[in-house]
Amino acid sequence: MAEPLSDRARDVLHAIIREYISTGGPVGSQQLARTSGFEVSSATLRNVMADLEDLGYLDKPHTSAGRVPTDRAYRFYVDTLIRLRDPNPRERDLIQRGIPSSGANLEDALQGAGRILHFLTRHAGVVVTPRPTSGTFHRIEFVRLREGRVLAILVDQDGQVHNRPVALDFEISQEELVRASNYLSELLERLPLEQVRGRIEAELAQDQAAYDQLEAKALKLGLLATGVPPTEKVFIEGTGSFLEAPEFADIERMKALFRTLEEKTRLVALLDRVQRAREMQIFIGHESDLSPGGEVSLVATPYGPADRSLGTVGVIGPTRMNYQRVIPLVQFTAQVLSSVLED
Amino acid sequence: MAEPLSDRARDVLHAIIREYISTGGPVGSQQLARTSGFEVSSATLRNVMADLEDLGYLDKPHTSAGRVPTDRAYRFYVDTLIRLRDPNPRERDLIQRGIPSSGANLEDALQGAGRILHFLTRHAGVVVTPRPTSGTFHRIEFVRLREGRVLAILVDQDGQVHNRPVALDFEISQEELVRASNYLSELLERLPLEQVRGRIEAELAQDQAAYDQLEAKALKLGLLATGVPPTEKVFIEGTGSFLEAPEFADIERMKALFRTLEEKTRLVALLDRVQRAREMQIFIGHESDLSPGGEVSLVATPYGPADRSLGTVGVIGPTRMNYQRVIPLVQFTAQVLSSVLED
DNA sequence: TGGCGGCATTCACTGCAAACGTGTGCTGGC
DNA sequence: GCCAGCACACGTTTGCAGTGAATGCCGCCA
Repeated sequence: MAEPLSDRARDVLHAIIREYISTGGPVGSQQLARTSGFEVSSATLRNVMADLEDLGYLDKPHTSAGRVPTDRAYRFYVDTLIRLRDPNPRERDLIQRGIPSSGANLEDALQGAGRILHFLTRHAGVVVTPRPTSGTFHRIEFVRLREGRVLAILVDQDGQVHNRPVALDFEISQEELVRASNYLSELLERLPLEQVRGRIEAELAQDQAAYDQLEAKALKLGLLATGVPPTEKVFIEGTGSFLEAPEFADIERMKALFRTLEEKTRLVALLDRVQRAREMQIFIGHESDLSPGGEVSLVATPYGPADRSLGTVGVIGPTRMNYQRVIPLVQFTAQVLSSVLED
Repeated sequence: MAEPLSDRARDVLHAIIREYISTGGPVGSQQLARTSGFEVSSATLRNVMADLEDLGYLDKPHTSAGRVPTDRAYRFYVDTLIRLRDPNPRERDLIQRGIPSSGANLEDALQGAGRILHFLTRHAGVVVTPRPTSGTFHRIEFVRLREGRVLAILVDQDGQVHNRPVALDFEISQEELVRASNYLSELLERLPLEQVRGRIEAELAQDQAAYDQLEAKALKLGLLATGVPPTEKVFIEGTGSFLEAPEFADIERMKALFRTLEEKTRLVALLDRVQRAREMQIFIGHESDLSPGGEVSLVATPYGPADRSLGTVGVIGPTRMNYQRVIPLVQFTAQVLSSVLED
């Protein structure tokens, strides 16, 4: 299994993968001998290809159909063979313009990143918002909507904003709300969001005796405002691009893929892994488990200022995608996104 | 053209539409004679059908393929023949649960509405957020992020929240920000959002002489915060459902549809018309102009408290959809959504 | 021993023709 | 005005032969 590949075998495998990525059809020995300038005959290539098949790098749809790289081949390709091609100036420019830098809020920037990746790769661009659980508290504001109705707005250290209406069983003026907001914000500053609720409860328990009317109201408000923890959102841009891929001529596969994408849980789990890994991850075919037939790959990398990774950005496309180009595009997009978020 | 249809012709047309909606295939005279209990022979039906074809209500794909209702037939059906079928208790219940009522913010509620419509109809659910231009100002809050960086959060009367980071060329403390927020909020209260910027500019011009340091800062902040007007968002849930429809077996059509949906401009224009009409609108086939072949219809209705229509909610599906069921579902969803937004 | 030409074999794809089924239009009798 | 019957139209399916591309293996050669 773990046979080391000879140089020639490696070259042949590389050539097959390149050929397959560009044509999309199974590649045969003759075809290969013609297009990629090997100095050997097709028969020799056949021998090499047979070896590669034995080793699990190639597969053939049927006896006389040429060969197709397996997930394992892609894995090998991506890990060791690939020569990344840096985005050209035009692409860099488009990415920088595509991610609104000034005057746009976080979600707009994220969505812009997804959209530009879709535009440049012609595959689906995917972005997940920072996981609310991993953030730290920065400030909370309250806006009085009308009698007994207040809008709570929570801002975390990364500038992410969560808002949520709360119903009160006591009356409170906008002026009091401002004070409540100041009080709570001071109390909770820099606390991990996960601990916010606990902190409020503790304070509430403690103050119960020596109780200041306004403080009590503020704490109650805080509890209500943090009742339902917000969840991350996933933006997928350009799902329609799968329609272009010949591997989805089969409608059933396409349906299955759309179902998993719309349902999102599996995708979120995958993107989560990327974020925890803190570096680019590539899930090839079945590794991604996004489509039952393994026709789909995910290239994703975390974004965020310097050392903190906030969320993940990437591309979902056919396993047979141009990794050479896609990987650097995703990489660069994450960079730009990170620097935009930095300020 | 405007020939009045005989009672029988009307009944036959009605039967054909029902049959076509349920089977999806062109309906022939024999088939019709068998399934829908007409007391006449297929030959007679053929005569009637020929008349209906002359009048532009039916079409046939080719000579011997049975007949298919035209957009015009659907129009007639929806306008006069249709018997709406109120959502059953289970559906009502699902809709009410599907739209988060307490503790969810506006966008969550809207998205929930789209999702539940998708779930119940198996077509794409679509929702557009309130048009920001038509709202009125309620309050603005500022949160200091870090030196020279402030997050501006604008809340309108409908509880919609817009946030946006702004870069300052002067320093300001959180405390000053609170005062700025109070000052601006008072100044702009109940102003149509469209006039907010003008009002700030006017104030700035007027105060230039008698200038209070903080007021000037506040006004400047206000200007920066309202620099780029926010736009409405469109949520489309369940685009994958089009894959189920046999009329999209042709991949090219599907691609075209996805392109228009992803691009969104045409859809937004359409939904805008619905909102201006202030009542449910149904765009059938080519009327919707969402797919070049006219295979797609839109059923949409405005939502919002009482007399104000904020945005639009609806369903996009194949022209051959079950209007009888879809129309009341959309109607009821809009009702529930409106009442949720009311409080 | 590795490279390679040759050859039989496999298998998808294409084009074609025939058979089939469904539906139409029309005619003529009741 | 209704309708049974009939000739005709036309898309769809099926079977079949031909084509082309690829494979696997044998045996020769350096």
